[in-house]
Amino acid sequence: MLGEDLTRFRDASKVLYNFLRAYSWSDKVERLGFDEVRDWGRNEIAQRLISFQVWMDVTDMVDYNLEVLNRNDLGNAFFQLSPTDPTVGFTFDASRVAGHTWPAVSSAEEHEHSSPEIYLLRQRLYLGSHLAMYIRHQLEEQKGYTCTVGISTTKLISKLIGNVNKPKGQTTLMPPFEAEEGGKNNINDFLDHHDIGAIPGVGFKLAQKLREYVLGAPADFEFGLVYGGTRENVTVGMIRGLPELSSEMLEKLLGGPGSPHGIGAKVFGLIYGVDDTEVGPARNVPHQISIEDSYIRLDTMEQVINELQMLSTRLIQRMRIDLTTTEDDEDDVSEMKHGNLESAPKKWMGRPETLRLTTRPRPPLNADGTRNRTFKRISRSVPVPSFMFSLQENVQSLASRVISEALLPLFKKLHPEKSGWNLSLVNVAVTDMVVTASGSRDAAGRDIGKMFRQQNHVLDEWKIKDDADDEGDIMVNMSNDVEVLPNGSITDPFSRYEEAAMGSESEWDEHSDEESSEPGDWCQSCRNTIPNFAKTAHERFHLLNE
DNA sequence: ACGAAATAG
DNA sequence: CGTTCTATTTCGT
Repeated sequence: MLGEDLTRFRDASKVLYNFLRAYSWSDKVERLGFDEVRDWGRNEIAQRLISFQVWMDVTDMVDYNLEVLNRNDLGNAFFQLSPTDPTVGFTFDASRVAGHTWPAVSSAEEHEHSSPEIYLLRQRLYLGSHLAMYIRHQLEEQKGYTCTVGISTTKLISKLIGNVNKPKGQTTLMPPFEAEEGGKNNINDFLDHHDIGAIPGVGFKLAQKLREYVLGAPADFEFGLVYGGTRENVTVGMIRGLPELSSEMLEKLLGGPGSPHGIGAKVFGLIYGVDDTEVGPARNVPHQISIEDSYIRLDTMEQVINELQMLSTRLIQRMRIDLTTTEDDEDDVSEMKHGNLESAPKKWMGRPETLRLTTRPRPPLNADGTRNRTFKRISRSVPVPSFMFSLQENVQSLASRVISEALLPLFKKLHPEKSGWNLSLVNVAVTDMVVTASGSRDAAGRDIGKMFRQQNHVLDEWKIKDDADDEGDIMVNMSNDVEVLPNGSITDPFSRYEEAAMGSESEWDEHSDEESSEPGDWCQSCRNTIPNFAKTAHERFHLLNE
């Protein structure tokens, strides 16, 4: 019912997203879902939280740095953040992990009985953990936000492992990942105690089917409340323990209408921690924009037109904010903050091709007076009228035009009767986004990463091959909670927490930026000044490229 | 192409 | 607290 202004949240998430993108070499930086907004009562003040989750595939950075790592002096390693400038980066201790591990073991005991493969994997995870630690440190220093991070080799595990130490913690799942003859498998051990519904990709429906199968009884909730959490616990371990478990068996159980094909194999993989999905490429335009509102009662044409006016006004405003950019400067967040909306010329970065109207009719009363709970939505769509892209005409009149020319005809298709319906929800959306030339350009204004990303074509040649490496990726999943107070200020909700015991993270005081200004020699090859701490890495850098 | 459904946060 | 709003992907037709 409330048309809350979420612009500030979107701005904050955009700033954070671009900050992270600036570090990536591959631009594989994927936002998970969208910003979560929830109301939060605390200290008699209504506060709002946005949660913002991102995956980053840092495989290329880790592998490059593994190549240039000086194995004779792991304790004083230098992590290169730029593939072209060996002086950009930070020092770290490559003989140990940064932050927490799972399981939590002492590094001495952990290093015993290691195969070369496990040693190498551990080393790569170490690098990933130090990169995560560095980026988190920079994020807090430069933007004032803290975050929680999970480091692993797949999206699945990096997401789940990040939950282990929060807030303000980071966790790395350590090998061994593959049981060799009675050996342990930390991925399985970690997943086993999770509720099946906690596995990303196993939503409400799939989880219920699996619970019903394991319990041998109809899907059972502890109490009448059909809201998440209060159901019987069926764990991943219980499912993996089923003797008859197989892809085929799961396909039979879970397949059918509404389920993707191959769901059995997919869930079978997830149960064993197998997930080969890629971190998607960073985007600067969304695939879709939609605005919706829910209603206790909406049953007259007059009300509908009123609501459509509000929804389409907001939709057009969102299109202008999220799908346009100024000619020269892409940093439109700060543009908008300074109210330069009208002054600077804007260009469309993306053009949606489809306009869609969705409603959720309230089901009629049953004979006994009860009402079925249904959340079924129905929708109709048309091509987006071209006038919606006008940047001169005012939003209100554009909205009126969209209603009379497109939305009302769609509404009539959905609800041919003049009355008799009662809607609990109305949604207006634009989809089928086509990214235009300006939208595909690299974003992120004057961030350091801009320089790195311009070198992507060079990076391809340099990319270290992971020969026959099936578990090659290093993924980082980062989640961040930002709180916006009623006065509009944006703070970190956990910053008021007393120094939450994060022992390993306090080490950051040791190697701060002063070191990077310490005097060094000239490199004979490129005549640049190279700080002493970066010399070894720098030599490897030249070696690798000649 | 279109509409529905599942998932996520 | 109670469960809204936004977004993506995939499937059947």
